[in-house]
Amino acid sequence: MKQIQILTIEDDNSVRNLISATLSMHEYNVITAANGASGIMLATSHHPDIILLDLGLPDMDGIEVISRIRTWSQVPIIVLSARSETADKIEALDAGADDYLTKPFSVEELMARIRAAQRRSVILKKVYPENSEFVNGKLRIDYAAGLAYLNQNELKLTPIEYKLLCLLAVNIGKVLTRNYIIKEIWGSVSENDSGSLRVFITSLRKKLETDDNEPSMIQTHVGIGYQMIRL
Amino acid sequence: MKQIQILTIEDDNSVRNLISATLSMHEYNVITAANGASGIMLATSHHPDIILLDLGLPDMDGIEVISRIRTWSQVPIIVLSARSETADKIEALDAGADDYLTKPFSVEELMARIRAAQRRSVILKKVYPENSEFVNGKLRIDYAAGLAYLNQNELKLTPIEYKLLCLLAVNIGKVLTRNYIIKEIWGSVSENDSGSLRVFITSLRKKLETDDNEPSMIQTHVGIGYQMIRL
DNA sequence: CAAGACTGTTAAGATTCTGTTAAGAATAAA
DNA sequence: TTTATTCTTAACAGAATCTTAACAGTCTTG
Repeated sequence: MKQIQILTIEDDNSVRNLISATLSMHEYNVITAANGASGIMLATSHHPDIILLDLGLPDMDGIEVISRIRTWSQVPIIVLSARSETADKIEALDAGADDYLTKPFSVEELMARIRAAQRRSVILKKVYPENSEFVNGKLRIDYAAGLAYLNQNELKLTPIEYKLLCLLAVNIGKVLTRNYIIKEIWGSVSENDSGSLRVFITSLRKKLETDDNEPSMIQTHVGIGYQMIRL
Repeated sequence: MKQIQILTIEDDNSVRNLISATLSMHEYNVITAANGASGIMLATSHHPDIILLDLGLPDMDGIEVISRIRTWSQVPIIVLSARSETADKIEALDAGADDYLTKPFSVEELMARIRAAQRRSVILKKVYPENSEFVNGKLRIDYAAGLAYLNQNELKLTPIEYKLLCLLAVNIGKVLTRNYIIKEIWGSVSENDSGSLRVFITSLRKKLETDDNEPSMIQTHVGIGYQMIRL
């Protein structure tokens, strides 16, 4: 499970620290900026999943920050502001903000609103699935579904077989060293565990076999490791 | 430009009329419901673009309305409530609400929040052919009513069984990991709670069993999780 | 060419995982 | 309160998976 990254743009040190601490505690990955310009830069460079924005910044108008970011990104922006006037809220929301919280706010409420924003962005990512499918010759892997197919037929793979297949597929064309594969799949660094790997390579090859005797999709590089070749 | 349709679920006549009038004036297409049950029905039949929901309904808990709708639809839900406690807000947001406004609120702010929600929903609406009914083989789920049928016969499911069935159905074809299922249903992250899940899978399978001995609709992926297969 | 190192294959045993059952705890209803 | 329903936990048998080890075949290099 990938960690959610949140960018906090806030000039008040104490508020920023409070928010950072709370977010970190909830297992979010936090990056911070103390003014608008660096906030926009961080948004550009890091592509955070959510942005928390204080409107009262020293160097530029918060509204300006929103519009700038909205020119290229749909990332959820939650505004935190000391101003409670309706007009301010409307301005921020219409500039492209997703939500508006008036200070002082309850941290728990902020957390709940972050979860709501997060939920929506997850759905959006589902709508635009980023290459969640892999195809090579007669092999197809549907990463989202967690399934692999050979000629439209579902392959019955064990967990390690599936992991191994994905690892080779993601790095198609590259030669992966034995140690790298072992570390990725077993997590361990014990050098002498290549016995199991050999067995799994065998069983994968067997399951990937097609009737016509094509050469195996998985090639051995003696003394080094294995490689999935492009067909 | 197609007109945006907004469903207002609110039992107080005067508030409802005020909102309806304002929305109509802003060229929204408005449909209204005075209680939760008819609200869910309208959501089912009309697929509105946005839902405004009062939590204080006469017939059922507003939270219940949110979760029911969320079993099949991602439509933006903006909660309007007289209760300003943080706990209430969190409950509603975590149940699936997108925004929470405390009464009395400024109509202009509501309008701005509607525009924000609308901006987000435009994308979703295109891609998600949201259906409040699910059919797979002899199984039929009526999400709006919260009922499941096997060969026209109502299945008597416990709350967790129903949730589990919906989760598998919504993700039909995908392999769901044990941890994902546990997090979705129990909310917890305690890794060791797969015992209950095993029991519920058993009882679901038993209830989904048809006389002709078809293979189970729910497949096990050893070491990973479960999958509902398309029939 | 031949020895040594590396890889592929197989099968058995160990380990882990799953399905099922039943009993007790927790919760909701009467 | 009692009663009924639902949920959790534990235990165990059986199934699936993983590891290990032995051996055969292949490649490399002196």
